[in-house]
Amino acid sequence: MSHGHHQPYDPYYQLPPAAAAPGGEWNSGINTLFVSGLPDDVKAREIHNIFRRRPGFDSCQLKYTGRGNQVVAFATFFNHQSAIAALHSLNGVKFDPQSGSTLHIELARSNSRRKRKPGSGAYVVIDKRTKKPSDAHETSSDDVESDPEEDPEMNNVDTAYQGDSENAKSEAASDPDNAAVAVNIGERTAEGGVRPCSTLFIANLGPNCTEDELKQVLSQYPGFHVLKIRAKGGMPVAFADFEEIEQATKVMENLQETTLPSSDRGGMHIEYARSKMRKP
DNA sequence: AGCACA
Repeated sequence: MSHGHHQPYDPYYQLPPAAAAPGGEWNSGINTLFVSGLPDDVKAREIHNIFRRRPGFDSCQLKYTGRGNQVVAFATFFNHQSAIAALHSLNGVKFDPQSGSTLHIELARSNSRRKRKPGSGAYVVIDKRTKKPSDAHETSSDDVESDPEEDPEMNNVDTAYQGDSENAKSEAASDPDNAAVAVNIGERTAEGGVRPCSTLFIANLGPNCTEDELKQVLSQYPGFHVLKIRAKGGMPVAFADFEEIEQATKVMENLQETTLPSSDRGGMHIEYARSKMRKP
């Protein structure tokens, strides 16, 4: 921390975007996602199946808010960047082709207070609805948390509804634009190696990506040091080294799944490298 | 999914 982010002698250096980063989530240790846009007959198991394959996934919970039949969910990850990656790849995904309902995912306002009980279920149902005799069986699919601390998200639900009532109210039935979204729920956005490292591994670059192009992008971020591109089996991969793990983490968050001009495929897949780049 | 350089 003695050197801050002083500009090195880098011909590609442009400007420090620390306060004006694209997507600017400079804010968080939030590792929980808030999910709305769910059909009212969604099951906790379905939520779990959406998130369970995401790297860094911890647990999720389905919540009947008590506002009409609206149901929301929270998905908790082991770290912020995993949550971000899952958010980017699942937000806007069509959840039910029949009804046209589309997932709306945002960072939760606060982390889920529920601590993962190892061995206990990976998902949970919280029912705040006033019981009706007709649909009393919905919440019994698995483990129901009886912990009185289970419910910090009610804040989140309330604020989400206040701040974005149109979003949270009933987009499943009322938004005609939902029909345009057609993304495969089974896709994945890897962060893979979960252990933090100040070197990043960057894949899914596309065959025409050049070292210069990628360096232009990376050198906008504080702490960027060295980039190396290496072709393996025709597909280039890159290693980008930063001064600090935190700086690498922010770059991963900001550039995850973003698509370079040279790309002929999806966005970049960025993970922590398995080992730090050797000293220059 | 695909992780090298010493």
